[in-house]
Amino acid sequence: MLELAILGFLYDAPLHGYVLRRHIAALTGHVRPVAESTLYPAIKRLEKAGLLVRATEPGAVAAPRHVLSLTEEGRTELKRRLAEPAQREITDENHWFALLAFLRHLADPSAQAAVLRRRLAFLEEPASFFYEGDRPLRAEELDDPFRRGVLTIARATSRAELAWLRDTLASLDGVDR
Amino acid sequence: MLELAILGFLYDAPLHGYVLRRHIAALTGHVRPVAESTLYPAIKRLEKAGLLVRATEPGAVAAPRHVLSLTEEGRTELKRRLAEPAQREITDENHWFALLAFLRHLADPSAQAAVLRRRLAFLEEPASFFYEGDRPLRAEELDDPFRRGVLTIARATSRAELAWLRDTLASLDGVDR
DNA sequence: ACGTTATACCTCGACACCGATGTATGTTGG
DNA sequence: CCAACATACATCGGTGTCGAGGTATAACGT
Repeated sequence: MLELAILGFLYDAPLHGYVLRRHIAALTGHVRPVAESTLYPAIKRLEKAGLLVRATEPGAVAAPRHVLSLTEEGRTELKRRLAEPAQREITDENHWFALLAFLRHLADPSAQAAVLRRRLAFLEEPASFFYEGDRPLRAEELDDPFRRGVLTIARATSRAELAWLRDTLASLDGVDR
Repeated sequence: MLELAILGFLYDAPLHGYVLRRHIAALTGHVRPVAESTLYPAIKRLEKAGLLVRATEPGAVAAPRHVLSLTEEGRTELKRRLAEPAQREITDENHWFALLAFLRHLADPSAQAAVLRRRLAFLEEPASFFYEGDRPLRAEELDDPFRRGVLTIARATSRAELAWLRDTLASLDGVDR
């Protein structure tokens, strides 16, 4: 997820680590803050893998900056990760939102639609958080107000997302023809 | 999050690891599966910390079972974790849902309400995923349909959750008087 | 007789992540 | 004049998580 965000932001323009960090904080920081000690090793990993290169520049304000830019492999890898996300990226809302934030970089509308359809399939299979044996329980069947809240909120999210997915898929399919 | 779920399920009744695993899979597995190699060490950690004890029973079907039950410290610790969640548990929906699933174990309505109010405060502060400088962008201002989706879905979730929070807080406060 | 599946638990190595801490520079406020 | 803060990057130890693999028993189908 972090690596995806790094690749995603650098796809638009070269950035140095400090600015990158602020971008990532804006994207996911209110939900799941990213520590510096996570970001810098992640940058090194991607650099070592040949997905990005760094150019040292004298710091505009303070210490020298390492301006990061994607290599051709980095651009390819981002598109690969967007086009073929692991199941976790589809099911976990945090990961999914990060993926959506950069899905436009996957230029092909039918490839974008294929990814959305995977999420659609996930949302359409009947699942709950609470079960009676194998039967998923509905909000109305729960006494616990907190568990009822979980289902109420999840249902509202699911409805909004299904509507958006169907809308967006329709307009993406329209582009093809 | 995993430890909370273990403590939460065991609070109701002693369980052995295999059943516990199925409970956890039902609760969060469709979003974020938990590997066995994560669960068993977690159980050991909690055992070592004196929060649970195990009793070996001949297996009903196959190999012998380790039936786990909470100690008094375990019960206290669960309540502590429910009453004083880290900020991450409040902001990350996955963690928050797991907490809500067991919040009923925190018997005191005003303690429950205090936790809900922390979530309320988080949801009420203006935050977005996308910014222009410091200004949070609204869905309508985005060209990117995928980023617009993120905001649309987040807004629907937020609305549903705010409504539920206010309802539930009202009825919890009613209990007090 | 044998392979498969389900039950039931466990270890190990690899690795991502975090908090604490460190280094260095330039700007701002008292 | 100096502390505080923002910029800018980095390391380190501890720990949680995962995938792969292992052990053992019992039921079921063929």
